[in-house]
Amino acid sequence: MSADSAPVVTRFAPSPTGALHIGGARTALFNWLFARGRGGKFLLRIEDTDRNRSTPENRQAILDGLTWLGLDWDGEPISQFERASRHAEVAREMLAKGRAYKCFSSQEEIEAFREAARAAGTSTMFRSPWRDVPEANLPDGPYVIRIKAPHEGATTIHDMVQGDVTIGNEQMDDMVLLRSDGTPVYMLAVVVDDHDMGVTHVIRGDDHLTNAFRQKMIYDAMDWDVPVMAHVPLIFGPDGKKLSKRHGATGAAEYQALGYPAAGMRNYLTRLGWSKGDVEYFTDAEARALFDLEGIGRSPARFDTKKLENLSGQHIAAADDAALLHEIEAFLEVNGKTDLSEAQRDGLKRAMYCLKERAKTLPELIEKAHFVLASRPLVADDVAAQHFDSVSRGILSELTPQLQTATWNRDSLEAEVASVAESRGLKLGKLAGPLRAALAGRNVSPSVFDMMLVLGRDETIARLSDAAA
RNA sequence: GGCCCGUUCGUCUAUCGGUUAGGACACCAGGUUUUCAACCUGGGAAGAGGGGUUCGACUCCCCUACGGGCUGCCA
Repeated sequence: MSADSAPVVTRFAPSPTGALHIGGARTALFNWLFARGRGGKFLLRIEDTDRNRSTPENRQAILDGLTWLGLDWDGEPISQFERASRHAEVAREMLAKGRAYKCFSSQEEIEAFREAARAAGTSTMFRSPWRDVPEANLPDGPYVIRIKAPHEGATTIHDMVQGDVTIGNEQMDDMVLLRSDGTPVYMLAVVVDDHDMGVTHVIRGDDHLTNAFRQKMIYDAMDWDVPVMAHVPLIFGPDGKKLSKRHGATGAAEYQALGYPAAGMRNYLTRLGWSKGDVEYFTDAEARALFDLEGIGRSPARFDTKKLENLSGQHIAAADDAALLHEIEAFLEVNGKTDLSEAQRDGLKRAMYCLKERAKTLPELIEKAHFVLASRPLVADDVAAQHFDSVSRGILSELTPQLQTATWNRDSLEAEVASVAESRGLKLGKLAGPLRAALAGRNVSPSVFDMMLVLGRDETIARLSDAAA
């Protein structure tokens, strides 16, 4: 951060009309990364002015989603609805400055105009007849406050992602700022809030790109500085269509429930639509240091579960054991699974070293941890049970006394097992099957030697005896 | 309809007028192996189409096609 630049302030401004969407999560992530990488602030504003669709449950779901992703915000979330009077105040101020006017056209009149225009194939943009009527000639009755948009010349937005975007001002309409019931519209609320919150960088979905022109009119009318804009393309489903329910999970929290680690999700989402050369894998600290607006792509990216899995696997492998254990417990909890016992938690801790390097997701890791989660007598699943025949039982019982006296480290164990295999003219692979089945009751597990080391001598021998019986 | 944005391997992307168009994921083949995962080696795979500008275009301009957004007293 250069010394002379003002501190960065970004914000995420979701409407609480549903859970935290994957696209929203990435928008939030970009804002968070940008602010946190520059010692700035990341603020949260809940755009809850649509009273019919906004619910406290959704608000909480969004907060929970952000929390899961590790995106911490500064201060309390701001409710846009609660700031309505401030928004109205600004509309009045614009009126006083002559940058806005009272419009007495009724909604019926306007709708009739639009219908006629549609039928005639002409522009449906409504031009209010009240724009230049002197105050003295204004009637009594309900009115809306409209902005006095420039109708000549052109307006340019300097967007960090889209570049300079210009439209002719004949496209600008005198949008409503304050409804006839005195409530503010979204376009006004956003600008006033961003200004009052001191937002320096607006990073949001590119569905707002054309709104930026309307919003700029308000900044200009109020003589406020326009923040730096960055409109980032939306995320699409694997088929290139807008991400929707039929693509499967669309909510951030659903990915937690599916067992993706938050770090993997962050890495994947950061890299989706943003790049820095060939860097693919990075820690949070690296991401904060690397992230910039220049690296954001201009075209929509498709969501690819395979790559998410790959990155998730890398982050699981690199995770701190204790942190990973917490994440596993949170995963179990959101899936309504029962808590881990003290013994299970302890087993997981001891086995973590060999579990985390072979799982791409948390459920995969848990499946491989079965040998340490389950307790005797183990019930082998169908596939594993196929390893138990008279021959393999014989081998297992032959192995037991050897293990009784073996030094309990990897090399010795390997040697013991290898010698038993050799005495029978078998390859290690032949022996590993039944051994794994006896120790884990599953076909999928860590290496048999790792399991023996984690389980310890007594438990190992007990499980082999169980299986040999 | 009008205005605006976008288009490089299957996917995410590098390239910022001169490269055999690079990397990652995925895929295929082979190897290693104790299951799963991982790992090693190799392979196929791209500039939407058409015009310009230029000594030279993936890079700049125009048109078309396709995709997306906005066009509300929704957010």
